[in-house]
Amino acid sequence: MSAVQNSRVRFAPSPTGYLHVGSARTALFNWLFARATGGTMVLRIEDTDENRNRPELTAAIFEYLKWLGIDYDEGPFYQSERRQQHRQAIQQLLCDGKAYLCDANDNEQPGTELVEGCAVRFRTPEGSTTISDVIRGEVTVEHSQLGDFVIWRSDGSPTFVLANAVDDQDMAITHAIRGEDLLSSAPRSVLLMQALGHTPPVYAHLPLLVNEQRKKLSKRRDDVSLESYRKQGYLAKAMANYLALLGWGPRDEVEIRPMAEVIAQFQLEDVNRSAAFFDLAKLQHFNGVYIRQLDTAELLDVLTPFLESEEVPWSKACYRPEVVVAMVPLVQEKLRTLADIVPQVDWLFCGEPVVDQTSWQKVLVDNKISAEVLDGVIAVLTDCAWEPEIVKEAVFRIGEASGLNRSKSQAPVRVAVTGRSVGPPLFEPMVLHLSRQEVLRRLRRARCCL
RNA sequence: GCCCCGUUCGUCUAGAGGCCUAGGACGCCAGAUUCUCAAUCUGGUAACACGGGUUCGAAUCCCGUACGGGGUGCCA
Repeated sequence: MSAVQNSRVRFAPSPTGYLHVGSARTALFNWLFARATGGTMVLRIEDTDENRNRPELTAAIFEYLKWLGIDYDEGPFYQSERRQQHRQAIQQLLCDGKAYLCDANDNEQPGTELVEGCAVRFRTPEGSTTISDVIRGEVTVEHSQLGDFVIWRSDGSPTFVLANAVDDQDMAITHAIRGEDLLSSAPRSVLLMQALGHTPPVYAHLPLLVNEQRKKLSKRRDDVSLESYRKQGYLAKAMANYLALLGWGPRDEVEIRPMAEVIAQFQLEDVNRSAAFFDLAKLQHFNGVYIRQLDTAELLDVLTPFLESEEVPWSKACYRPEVVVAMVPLVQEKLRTLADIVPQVDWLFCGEPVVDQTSWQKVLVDNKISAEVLDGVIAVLTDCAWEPEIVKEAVFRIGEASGLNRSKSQAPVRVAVTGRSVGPPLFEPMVLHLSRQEVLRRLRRARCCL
């Protein structure tokens, strides 16, 4: 059990219009810590930058925190609405001589009042500051490295360090859990808080999330938006579970588990120090496991947006939801993302199947025996009973006559009817959801091309 | 350049001086199963960056080197 009581943590994103996976991981770790320690989670939007102060830039952040299941106890607070408090802090620092005015040429100006057009710099004292980080231990920085940093811009707005420090104090934040990219600025925060007569929070700098080049994930290079992953068909639970394992691992080594168990296992001091690669292959595996855990109704529910999307290859008039209901149990175990459902069922709804050229070439065109198989199948299916078992055995018998095993026998039929060499079990859906005429039409069409 | 942080299988991690001939997971490879592909099951591959210390004993502690990353804005 953690000894920490009454912790107060915050997730303080900048409004960017989307939730970045790295930010989401930071939010998650704050939330895990709060929930594990019975603490309070605060949400604060850091919109000090004027042009970030727009509702449409924050909407996605709220939406995707909710999607992941990260709730908060206080907020959202907006940094832009706290200008008064920031101004007061600056005023106090100026009066105490701990900060000074700077003109446009960066020359120090006398005075203890904010002057329009003048920035304010913190008067960094001699010495060094050591921050105590739960994850990294003690980190010491010489003040000579810090310089007299700007805390108030000449346009009358606070800088990030100032606003962040003042807000953390006012909101009584006890633990600042954030990305390692902020480690360098931590001493400035500590200096500011001390100058304002406050005690800094305990810090915990999380290892960065990196791409295959081992660089910090960035919007420009990498797929970082949570929205993008949702659209690709990842489940929130799989994503949250996966994110929890980046920079942390439970002591019992059980990786895939309900969030309640993650909370029970989570210890901030167990977080490791090295950067973590965001591995899509492992996320896909997690997603597949979570998809298989759903019951049919739940799966159908999350699949629906993908089947009713605009990008689907069939026309809406041909779509038959009842067929999907029948198909879902057959394909559930194959899905790694929700979007995978589309190529499993499209052949049942498209007038002409979506043809995978490689499969068509390899299985039908390049394989001389396919024509023979198709001829035989067409002949038999014309008047056999239209029942899955009968059709299946008929196809296998024809293949056998040509010296083919079951695997080889079904291949030409599958490609002719579905357009692909991979897909759901073939015979049951084909017989139950397509008419005899349609199947024969597709078989003849394929035969004609050979 | 300067400052800071980091370094265990390809990847995510376990490891808190003897339990480590280093464990798990993903990936990959092989086999089983199978109407395809998956899924499933079985087995396998594969790592303590390097060099010095400390210690009876080091993946674990200390120092150095190398490499990687982050920060060095009136961005957050």
